[in-house]
Amino acid sequence: MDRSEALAFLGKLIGSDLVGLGNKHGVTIWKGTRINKGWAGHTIERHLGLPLNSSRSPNFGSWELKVVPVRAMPDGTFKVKETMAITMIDPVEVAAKEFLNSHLYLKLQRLLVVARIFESKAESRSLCHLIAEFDLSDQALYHQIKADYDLIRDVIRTKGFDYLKGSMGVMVQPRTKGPGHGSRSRAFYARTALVATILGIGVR
DNA sequence: CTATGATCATCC
DNA sequence: GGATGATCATAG
Repeated sequence: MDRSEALAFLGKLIGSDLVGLGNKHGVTIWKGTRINKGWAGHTIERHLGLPLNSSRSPNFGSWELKVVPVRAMPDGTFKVKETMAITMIDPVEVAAKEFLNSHLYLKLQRLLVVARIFESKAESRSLCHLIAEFDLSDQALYHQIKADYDLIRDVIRTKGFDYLKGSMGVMVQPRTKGPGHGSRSRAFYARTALVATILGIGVR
């Protein structure tokens, strides 16, 4: 299935409840008192017929699936609730590659982002809001993200991986990610401003 | 353990 | 409410 086919397929989910869909596919949302933070992503993947796996994610071969929560505002508009993890930072790879050849750029050209409406952390219900394709075709945005990548790359090369901070970057930030408990791995995250641009919301 | 899927908890 | 660092489930 290519990206446009998936877009059409997932479009049928708009307005429906993803919690119910997740349960139908056997996705674990709550494990006792603790939540499976990836439940929404797992739900969509199962719906598309993918087995769960942790392989380096050209998970659909030619494009990348992401789902992000948005919050419904009283005035009827929507805001992005969270930043979005894009891909792990491999310091060796980042130091060696120009933005054009980076894993980050490759992924940003192949996104299919699903926005779900977050109601509460009980996650008793979550409606599918919209599906958006993204390919980083906007020049100004491309230059800003390249600048962020170059900043991160420069810090890794001149100071070291451990000097990266979540406060760096305008559209894309380097942030800790992993199982926690001392893990020091980091990933590129799309800040909410970038996510909003991808979704075409929050900007007016 | 670290990759994938992400959101939670706490600070301001 | 927004930003940053920490953390959860699952699979290999």
